[in-house]
Amino acid sequence: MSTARPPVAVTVDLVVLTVRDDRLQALTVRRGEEPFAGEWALPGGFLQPDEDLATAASRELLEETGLTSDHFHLEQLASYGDPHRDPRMRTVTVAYVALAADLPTPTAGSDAAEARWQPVADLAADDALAFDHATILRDGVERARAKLEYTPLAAAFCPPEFTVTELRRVYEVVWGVEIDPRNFHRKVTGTDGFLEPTGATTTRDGGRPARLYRVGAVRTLHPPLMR
Amino acid sequence: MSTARPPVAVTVDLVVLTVRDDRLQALTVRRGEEPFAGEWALPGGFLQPDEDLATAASRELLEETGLTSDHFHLEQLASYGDPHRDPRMRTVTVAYVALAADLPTPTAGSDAAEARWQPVADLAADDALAFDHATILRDGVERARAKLEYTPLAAAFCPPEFTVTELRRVYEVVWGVEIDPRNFHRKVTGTDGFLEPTGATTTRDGGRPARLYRVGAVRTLHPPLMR
DNA sequence: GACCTTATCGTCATAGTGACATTAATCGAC
DNA sequence: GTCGATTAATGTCACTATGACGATAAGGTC
Repeated sequence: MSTARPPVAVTVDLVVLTVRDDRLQALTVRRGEEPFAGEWALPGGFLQPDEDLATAASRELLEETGLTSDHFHLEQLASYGDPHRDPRMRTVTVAYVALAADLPTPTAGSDAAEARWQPVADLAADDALAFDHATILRDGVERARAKLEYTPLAAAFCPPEFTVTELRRVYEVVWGVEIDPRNFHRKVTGTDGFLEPTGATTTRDGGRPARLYRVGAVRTLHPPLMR
Repeated sequence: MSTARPPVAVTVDLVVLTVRDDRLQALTVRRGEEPFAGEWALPGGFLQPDEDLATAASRELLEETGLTSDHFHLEQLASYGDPHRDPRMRTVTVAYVALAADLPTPTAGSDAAEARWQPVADLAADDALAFDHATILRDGVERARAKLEYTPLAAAFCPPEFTVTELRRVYEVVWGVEIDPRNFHRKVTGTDGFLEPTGATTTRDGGRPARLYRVGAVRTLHPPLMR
């Protein structure tokens, strides 16, 4: 084990995803300072002295969206530490993914910087975001896509009570595929613990009233839904 | 975004796993220094100034095992940054998981510290390892278990050429379950791209000669094997 | 009330899986 | 060389899950 201890700045960056206007969108902020001043970047900031990584992620989330972390599904994504990822200094960033329903206010957080939702499809180019944030975003999107397969996490993109069709739209948008409504309905209502009926119905999507569900207790889907 | 930049030491720790004696085992090293002097810990060390995270992981792996990283499947696991995880100072550690066939020399690396393979079942207690390493090990083992389901990664625990039975033993040991040999055989030989027959056979496991396979090109199994 | 829209349920063929039988090919003992 | 033990490989069958699609239900709108 090496004993040297070179100075490294640790940051926490966020891939905040939501489904808006039938597209998967990510929260971006415009940078005010060099480097990359004026360019779009993922929200994030430095890890504070007495803060756990998850705490820092929650704090940044609050600062950028004005919403506490219980409005989100928040999980660690990965860390990125290329020695030259930040021209100013040696940094290592721990990225988190946050999934949210569309409810959160369009974009305005308590933080001063300009913030905006942008479709992830528009941010695919390597230079679409500052630093290595395009890579981080790609990894975050891939994580979200993968997790929809074997967890009930699609519900994190929905309001607390939602219809089967609304849930299906999440899958279609995040995966970019069309799904047969009848087979999907059979699958999700038949998977034990995925959905709990509330007893209520809604006509907000038009047509015949649809049953409302809350997400159930299971953490993994057996068998998984597949892309 | 906060602009403060408190001093943090970044380390890289390794969960090195192998299947030995029909048990899943992890590489552990005995600590020479405080804190936790004399206790077992995961191998690891400080991130060096001009080193990427993956490079640091490879370097540590080489230092601890004497083997270059192409002997392993190496992937990032997660980062851990509880403010008090190291009593000496503020540290954030980026953990990697390395999977290896049993071939690597039992334990002796080029590094001076005493090193040993230990069954992961014996390291389950929170205080079985220094720092938060028991937690990291648990997460690493869980990662390995999960990846066997939907990737051909079980082959990383096997020599370059292996039999279906040897592969099955990996699944049985890592998952801690018994698997029907005939159904397993059907599944893995029928999954396109999982196994490539070498044309050769072996009798090293006794009985009728078994065909030898190399791992194929696919990176994910569709449909997955399930626990 | 006709009709549009969406929700929910049903049908059928096919693929995948668990449980288990059978046959095949080697080794070692005698 | 034959026999038996051992493990490999293939096969059978029932059941479950899934894809593709039809049919019916229950609200809205005009």
